[in-house]
Amino acid sequence: MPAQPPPSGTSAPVAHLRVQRVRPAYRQVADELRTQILAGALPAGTRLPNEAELGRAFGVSRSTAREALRVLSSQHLVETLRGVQGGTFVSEPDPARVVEDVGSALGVLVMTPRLHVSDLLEARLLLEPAAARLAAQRADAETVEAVRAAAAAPRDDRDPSGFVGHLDFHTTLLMATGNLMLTLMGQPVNDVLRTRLRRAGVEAREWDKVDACHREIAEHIAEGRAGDAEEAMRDHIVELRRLYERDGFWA
Amino acid sequence: MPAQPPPSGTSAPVAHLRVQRVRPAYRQVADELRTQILAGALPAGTRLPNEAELGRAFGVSRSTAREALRVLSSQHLVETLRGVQGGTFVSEPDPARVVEDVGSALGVLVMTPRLHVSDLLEARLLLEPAAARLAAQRADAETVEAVRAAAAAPRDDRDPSGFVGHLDFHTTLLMATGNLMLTLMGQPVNDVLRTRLRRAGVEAREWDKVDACHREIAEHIAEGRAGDAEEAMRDHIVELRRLYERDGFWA
DNA sequence: GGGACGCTAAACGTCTGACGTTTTCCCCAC
DNA sequence: GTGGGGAAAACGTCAGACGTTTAGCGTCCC
Repeated sequence: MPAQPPPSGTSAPVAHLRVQRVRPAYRQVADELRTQILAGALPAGTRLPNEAELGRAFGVSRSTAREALRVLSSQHLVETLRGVQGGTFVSEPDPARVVEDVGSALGVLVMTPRLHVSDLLEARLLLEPAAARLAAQRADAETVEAVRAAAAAPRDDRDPSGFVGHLDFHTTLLMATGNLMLTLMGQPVNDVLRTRLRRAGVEAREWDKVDACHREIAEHIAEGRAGDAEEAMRDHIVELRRLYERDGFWA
Repeated sequence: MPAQPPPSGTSAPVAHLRVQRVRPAYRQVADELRTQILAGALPAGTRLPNEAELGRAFGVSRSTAREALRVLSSQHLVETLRGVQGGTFVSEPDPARVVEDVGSALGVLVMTPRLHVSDLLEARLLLEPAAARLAAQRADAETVEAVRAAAAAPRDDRDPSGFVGHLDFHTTLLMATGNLMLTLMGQPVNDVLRTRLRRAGVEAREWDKVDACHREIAEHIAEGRAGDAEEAMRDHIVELRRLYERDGFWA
């Protein structure tokens, strides 16, 4: 929907609709392949025919087949490799990619009046205390260790690369619930919030307080005190919210 | 990552890494445009140069520029219109598209061992009672009416098209919170669950019970009884979960 | 005999140019 | 004034050619 509706204004204020009379061939090919992939007819790892053959199979040119593949690959349904033994392969589902994509989409939406940063904070307030409770109830020794490590990890705005395992505390906690769905819902929110926060300066003293909260929550989880973990997390998020709300962070 | 690692096994059991030495041009173009769009340099509604010019601007051919546009359009960042006055336009952010995409991604993940239907049910159990509480606290007259209508709407497995306003009760309730983020998190989950459920037969008698629950919740919300709404919704979801768990719905 | 080097072939990546198709707009005839 | 038909701008599609990447294999030299 282009934002430049022709200034016709002749008579009817009908909603300015745009219909796609015919779906382009590349879209039809993409849709067909997507359907087959989602239906499980093409399991992950399957190698599709090469582009020329694929085009022939659908009765379109190689360029059109390629455009269809670009669509699928940008949705992470297939991946392409070059070289001999290269080709297009059906992708393994990857939660990390989903989190990325959702985060990106949220980043766009949060710039509109439809979605407010306060909405994200509210959602988080709803999600993370419950996650802390679940983590406390379920975490095994290894998971507890990961949570403790994340809480103890030094906060470093500069790239702390070298530590793949160095994940954000909130991320680690979501994963500690053992329920991937909670990570999928919470992580994109956290990503967006973190991005928005980095843009403003926050005193180091406040970060120390945050870290202290994290360690307290980690201990509650380590000891299996579900109620305490939930409560501490709720307080923590409320505190964080105050931090976000200061200075009129969002319009 | 194709699932067919070459059976080399010569010497080193190093993780089978695949690096992209150079990013293809179409990807670079797409990334550059995406960056500009996300940064707000190209606001929604902006009309991009035509494909030939765009290619010239990036020093690539029209085909390459087209592939970049296919990538962006499949991520709903741009839309393409044909005809004179056609072209490629930066899209308006659309929550419904996000919900669709996330739902699709969830549908894929839920077929893997990483994400279980029970995870979705747990997430829902966490989300929807809270949503019911918020809705009861905030819903205005119009919203209450919408919730009531959704609860009263006749359940019809056959396409009830003709009623655009006929939305699922749970969807309506999520929207009634006034927090779009809750819809974004909850709706894809519900979509996946509904899809999985339709595959099995459930007796009409049970649907009647479900509808009764919906109406009860709607009334709690209409009367602003937040606690009751939350409680009723929790019971309802637990009940639904039992329905899902019957018959070994998932492996 | 073994290992390094380099060639080869399969696929994707990119370019060029042409033509078809859709859709709007405008002008002209009635 | 109104309706219809053509022109024009863009995207959609095709065909063919050549470049680039990469695994595999053969060869040659230690």
